[in-house]
Amino acid sequence: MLQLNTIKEDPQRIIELLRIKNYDTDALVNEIIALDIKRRETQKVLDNGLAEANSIAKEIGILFKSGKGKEAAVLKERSAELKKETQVLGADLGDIKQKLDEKLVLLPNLPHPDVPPGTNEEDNELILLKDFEITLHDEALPHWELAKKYDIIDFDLGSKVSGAGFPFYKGKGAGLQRALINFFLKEATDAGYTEYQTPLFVNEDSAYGTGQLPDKDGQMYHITEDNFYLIPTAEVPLTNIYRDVILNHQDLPVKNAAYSNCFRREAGSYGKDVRGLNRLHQFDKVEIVQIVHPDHSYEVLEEMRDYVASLLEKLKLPYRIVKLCGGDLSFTAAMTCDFEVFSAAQKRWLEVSSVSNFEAFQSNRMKLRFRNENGKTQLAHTLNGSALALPRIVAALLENNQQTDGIRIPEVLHKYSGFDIIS
RNA sequence: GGAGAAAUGGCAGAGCGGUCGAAUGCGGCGGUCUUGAAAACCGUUGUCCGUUUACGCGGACCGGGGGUUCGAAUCCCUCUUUCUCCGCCA
Repeated sequence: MLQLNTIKEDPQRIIELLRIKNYDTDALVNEIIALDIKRRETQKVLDNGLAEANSIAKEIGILFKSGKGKEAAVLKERSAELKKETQVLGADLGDIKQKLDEKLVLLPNLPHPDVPPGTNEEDNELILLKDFEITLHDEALPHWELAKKYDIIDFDLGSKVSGAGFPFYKGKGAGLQRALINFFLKEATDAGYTEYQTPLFVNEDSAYGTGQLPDKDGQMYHITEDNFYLIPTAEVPLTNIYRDVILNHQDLPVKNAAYSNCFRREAGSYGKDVRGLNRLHQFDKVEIVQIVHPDHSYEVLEEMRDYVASLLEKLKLPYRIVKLCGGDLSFTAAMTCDFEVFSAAQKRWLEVSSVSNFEAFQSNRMKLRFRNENGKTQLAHTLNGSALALPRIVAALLENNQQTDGIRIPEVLHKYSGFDIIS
């Protein structure tokens, strides 16, 4: 959520910046400004009424004590009037505030000035291409065929027991999952992140806090009976730890990591995009989150980017990093870098990580603040990144490392997997 | 799932319906003392909104929401959470 002051300072700038993200917010911004003016006017009148009521109540108390009941009765009348007025005004103010909030949450985050212009992924800016030599033999297969051949992932069984997009991992397939999770967590904790195991269901406030609601309603599984949302990423619980919290500046940066299952409805996805592991309703991911001083958030974004890159280096996967253009940026992000690995048999780049700086957008929603060097409270900046999402890593590992005698497991994983080949 | 108790400032813990934004202790911060530190003593110590160039002033907040009253941290209703006992259970 953008801060009201930012919007008020220069509404036209907001509207123009959001055009970069392909949002037309002209009407919305004007509504917000009008509502804010109304809010302040209403509050002024209400506060005056309440102030008078307060002083009258005090006077009545004094009159009663000195036995002047008649005079008190006169004041009581005035007080009753005031009560009626302030009740109406209070209700109005409540309505206005609610409307204002409803409008404010519809406004996306502003893109950072360094975000490249553009409307879709074609316009994203390539910032690093790291190729590794991959030579596949003649009978090389896409990962969904490999999964069947070596009996390590069963998509059909998943469909039977749950539905499409819920695979079973089996034998060394399950072992590889576990190895990757442990590898990612070990790397994260070595890099100074505190490991968490979080709830997989969150309440509505949390879903709002990180910005999944109201923007991505419909992408999350919703348990209506208890009003829980299944987390689409550990970012949600991991960041909401600090909802309504005021940290000390010495506590920053906060670096947290969590492995979790992630659940996404992925409504409206079809075709080759969803083949095999390319897109699932349930998948595994290690997520890293940082809460930092606003002065450093872009340095931290780079730090996190380097960290994610180091994981892909260690796994010896060909990857590229792209900086998302305005049109491809998510609702909540100010800047995002996507990581894609090359999956050699399907000859596709697959997104495996997204590292974003949300600046104060999430913090403002969550009231996540810190006490700065001058003792003033200030919104913190939040960042997060996948480190990493498993399914597409697995897809690329299987496809790129297949040889005639089986699939080689990257060396860094051996101590976690206990095997070095799937055959 | 059933029965009971509770929820107050960073923490602990008071609070007859009327100067209670809230005693007291601890912690934090500033100072005196000290070569330095500790102890002792003095002072200070919440968040948000509105208004103001500023000092300040006004308002809201004692788990959330609603009600009674001229007036609620204090009374009533409701929700949530925590604790104790019983039941069930990986």
